[in-house]
Amino acid sequence: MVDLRLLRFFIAIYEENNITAAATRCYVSQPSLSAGLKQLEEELGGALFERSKKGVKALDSAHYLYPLAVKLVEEASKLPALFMAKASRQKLRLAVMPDLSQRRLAGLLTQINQAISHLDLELVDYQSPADCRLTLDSLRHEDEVFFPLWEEDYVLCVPSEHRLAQLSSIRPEELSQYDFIECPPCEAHQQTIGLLACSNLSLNLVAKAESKSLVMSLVLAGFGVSFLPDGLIEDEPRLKQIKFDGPRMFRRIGLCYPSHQTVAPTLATLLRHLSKTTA
Amino acid sequence: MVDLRLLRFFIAIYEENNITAAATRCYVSQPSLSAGLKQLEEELGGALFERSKKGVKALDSAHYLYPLAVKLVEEASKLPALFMAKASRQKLRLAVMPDLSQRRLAGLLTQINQAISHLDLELVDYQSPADCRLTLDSLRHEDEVFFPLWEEDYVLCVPSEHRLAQLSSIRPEELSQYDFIECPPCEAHQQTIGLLACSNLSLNLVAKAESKSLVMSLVLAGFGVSFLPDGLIEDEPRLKQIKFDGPRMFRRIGLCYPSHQTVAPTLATLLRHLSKTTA
DNA sequence: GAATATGATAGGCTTTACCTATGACAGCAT
DNA sequence: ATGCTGTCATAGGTAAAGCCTATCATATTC
Repeated sequence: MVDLRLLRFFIAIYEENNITAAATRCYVSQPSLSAGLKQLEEELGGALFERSKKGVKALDSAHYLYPLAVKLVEEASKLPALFMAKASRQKLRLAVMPDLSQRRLAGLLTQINQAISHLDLELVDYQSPADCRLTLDSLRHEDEVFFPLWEEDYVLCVPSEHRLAQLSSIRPEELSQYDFIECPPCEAHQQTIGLLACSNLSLNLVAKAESKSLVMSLVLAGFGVSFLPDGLIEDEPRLKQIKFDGPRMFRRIGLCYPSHQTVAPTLATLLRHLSKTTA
Repeated sequence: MVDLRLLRFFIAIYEENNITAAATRCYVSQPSLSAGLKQLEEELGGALFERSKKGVKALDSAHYLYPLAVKLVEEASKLPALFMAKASRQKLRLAVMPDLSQRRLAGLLTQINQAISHLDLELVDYQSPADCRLTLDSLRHEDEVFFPLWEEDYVLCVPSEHRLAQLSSIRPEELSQYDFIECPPCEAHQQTIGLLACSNLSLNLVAKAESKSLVMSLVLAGFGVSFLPDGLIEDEPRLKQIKFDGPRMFRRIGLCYPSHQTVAPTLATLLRHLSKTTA
């Protein structure tokens, strides 16, 4: 394995054409450099310089080696700085709940990027430990603070070839006529069911799915209709949104972070920035 | 300055998550590796692993360092091979005379490239020492062999707006009516002058220039007309070539190389290739 | 609770890297 | 000619670096 020390010696000799001068430059004695050069030549299996009594002259092999050596040595000398730059970056680990509006999430990330330059951002699964969670207000833990960011309205989604796709709006009680897909963890669906129950009506529940994207797949597959947050279906031409002629249903999304301990400085900076820009 | 040895230790530890196992992989004892890691951590000014009794766990800093370390170590390990590949390449230094046909020169270089892959080719000035010279047969030295490659016919060049540009051909004796630019080192011009002298005619010499490209500049500038080898004026729309109704004038171009010493193996290979392809 | 596995530490040995002093030799000035 | 100077190579000695074995402290496993 090549030794960076020998390469640095080589570079000095190559540039000075003089072992004595190169030794001065390397802060070592001339015999040390002579020995180092001999060692390098033995490792590479061939002479690199022609020695004479008035200095040394680079051979072809030295001309070949020089650019390679310079490159390697420079990269090695840059390594600590690169490492420090990385290691000293501010870190933020953000847990993101699934099925958020792509567009709004991108907007938030842009703001984060502006708030803290050279940020070492890590987006992790919703369950993983993190400095901060991007989620619904209803999912805030006891010992957390909720910092609101945006709201997503639920809209009724139907396949574009569905009967309902013709209608401009729909009243709650009309929903009972249609097959409906339920999303158990979702508040809007529970609200709707409650709303209809008041009028002694019930939804015709044909399927359930854990996540919004699975619900969307079911709708697209023609199983029925369902409520979905508006951000999710922006770019889906095979779905149509119908205005819902009832109480507003929406979810509130924001950052949850622990209240019982001092907030990480990176997160504090971010929250300050978000307060300013969202105000 | 970072030490590649320590980086290799680090990489092994990072990949094994276990100092003892990494030591085995590096063919050193466990204490050597422990010491090496401590040394690296001191140089970088921070811990890299969290020690425990069931191995070590990489900290963030180690995750940052790892790709940098791998890159550097890999490049270092590749260096000797890269160097050998360069150093063992066949070398050929070719002195090229100026003002040759660009197209034909490119063709020759293509052939050279095919003849010897991984060739370390150096094109040098016509005067510089070289293994081989690309020049005219008339410029061959006493102790050289000439290997012919191609011939370039001289054509009469006139500016496209010149009176002569209308003619399809011209006889030697008609030349005396026009201003003529001379190129002293050029055989064609001497031949022409001699030819006209036989008929008691003489050229009206208005300018001289040492090189073909300077002659071309003078022609373009409207000083007069002149003979130029056909390869030189391929891509010059402001010049017109006139057929010369006299004896053929051309120059023969080829490789000159010493005859008195054994031919360099690289050159021998090249000449063998050229003999086959030009035959 | 013994066996096993891991990393840290201590002490000793070997090699390496470096230094000073000197030698050999070429170029240059006196 | 004869030193003088500048060059690289060599010899010999020293300090430090690198490595090893043995051992310790502690956690995990059976």
